[in-house]
Amino acid sequence: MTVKTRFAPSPTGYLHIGGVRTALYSWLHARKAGGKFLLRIEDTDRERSTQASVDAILDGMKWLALDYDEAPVYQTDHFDRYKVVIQQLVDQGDAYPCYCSKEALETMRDQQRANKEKPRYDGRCRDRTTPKEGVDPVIRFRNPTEGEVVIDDLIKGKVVIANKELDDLIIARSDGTPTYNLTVVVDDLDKEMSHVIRGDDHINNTPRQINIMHALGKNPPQFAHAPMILGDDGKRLSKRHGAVSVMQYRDDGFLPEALINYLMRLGWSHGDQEIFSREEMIELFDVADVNGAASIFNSEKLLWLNQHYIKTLPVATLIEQLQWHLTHQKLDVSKGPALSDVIEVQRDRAKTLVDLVASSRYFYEDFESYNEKAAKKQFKTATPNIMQAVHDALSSLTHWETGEINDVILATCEALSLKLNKVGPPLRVAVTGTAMSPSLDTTLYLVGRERTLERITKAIAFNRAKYA
RNA sequence: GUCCCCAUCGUCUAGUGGUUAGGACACCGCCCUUUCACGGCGGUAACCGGGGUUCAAGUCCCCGUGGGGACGCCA
Repeated sequence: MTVKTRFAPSPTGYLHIGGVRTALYSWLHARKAGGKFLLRIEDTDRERSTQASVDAILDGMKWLALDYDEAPVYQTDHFDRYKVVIQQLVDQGDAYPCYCSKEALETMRDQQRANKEKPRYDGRCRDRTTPKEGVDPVIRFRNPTEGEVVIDDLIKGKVVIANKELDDLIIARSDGTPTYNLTVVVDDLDKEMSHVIRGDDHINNTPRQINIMHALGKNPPQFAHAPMILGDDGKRLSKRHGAVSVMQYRDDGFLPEALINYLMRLGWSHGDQEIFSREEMIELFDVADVNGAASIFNSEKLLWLNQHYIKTLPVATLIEQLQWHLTHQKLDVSKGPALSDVIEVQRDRAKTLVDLVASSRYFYEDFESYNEKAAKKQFKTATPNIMQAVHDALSSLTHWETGEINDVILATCEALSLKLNKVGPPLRVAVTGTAMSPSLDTTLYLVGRERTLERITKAIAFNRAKYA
């Protein structure tokens, strides 16, 4: 049997971290087996589905490089097909019309709750033979009342649910449109899915879906229910609670490599290994190794992974990922040092791409003011004279390169009988506006001769004015 | 409330009957160092509780407890 998996989000909001993880697991499972991975948009709730959400899902998948093998499937394109299946179930006697009003159902559930029972449909229209005038009925699936459903879940193991715990779920609304449990079954069957990998918030739906599949004379696929991701407070991460769009991670300066690595490793492991390339992921992943327990999302570790990838990914990849940030943080890198050179010297001190851009700005732009703390600490009464000496020495340089810059700074220290720690720090503030940068020689080299000298001159003026 | 799932350091996890219970993030200390980082070395820190089974239990079973999920004409 060829392996076929799908990711089936509903377009009622952005794509968030939990969705991405099940998408990743499905993708990995298919890729490992050389099978197919499909994207299906579950847009049967026309009230809440939006095109913006569809776009957000597509964008997210693209950014994370989770590619699918066929054009995305939209369930709204399958309404005719669902109608046929619903009719078939009715004709077989496996489904029936129910005329109960929403209000009647609500009071029924309230009563059950009051009796400390599980709220569920009591089957009052099961054996009804006459329609109720003027009421458009919903269609309910006639769930078996006896026996049990066994799910051989790849992650959870054997899960047994008694049919008497299940009620007759609605498969078609009163307006005739199909509901989730019906559409999932039809599409998974029609597309011949071999494995359904989804969040375990769906595990209660699974026995119902299996029963529908059996009523249709089909064998269910293999299921794998991945546990939820929890927030820092141990509560389920949801759109309402702490979960943000994956694109927010892009905006915050995370690399897709880091996010994917983090998500795969959250609830899954391969011994002590923390870092996985895509190839390794595909090679080593086995859905059966996914942990059955929910796990808490830890952004510190994500940050660490992000830093790791900033440090180790090819510069070309970083440049590619940096484009969006350069545009959005409005940093023009066309005039100044080569971006690749800046990345090389800055990558060890950035946790995110946002940091990287922000802390590299002085290579390309002059700054209006000095970092207050840095200026206060490093600019003293003696600064103008020291800076003047440095300026004179640097301006006499014939070759603007790190070795010579370094020599000149050291020589100036000697000439002034000062230690480097009296000269270096103020010079750094003068040239970068901040207290942190790569080594001085490298920094000055990349900032460039002209800009360096200009900035030193400015710092002299600034300090003269300050101490006048 | 009912049903389902789960339970090792603060967090992510390794562990598949006999381990000084390992790794990673975070935290702390030391080293490196022209700042900030990177890096190196070291440290604090865990088997939810109670019963069984067994010569032996973090590992198997049961019961608690705790956490999560589900209980829609949402998906």
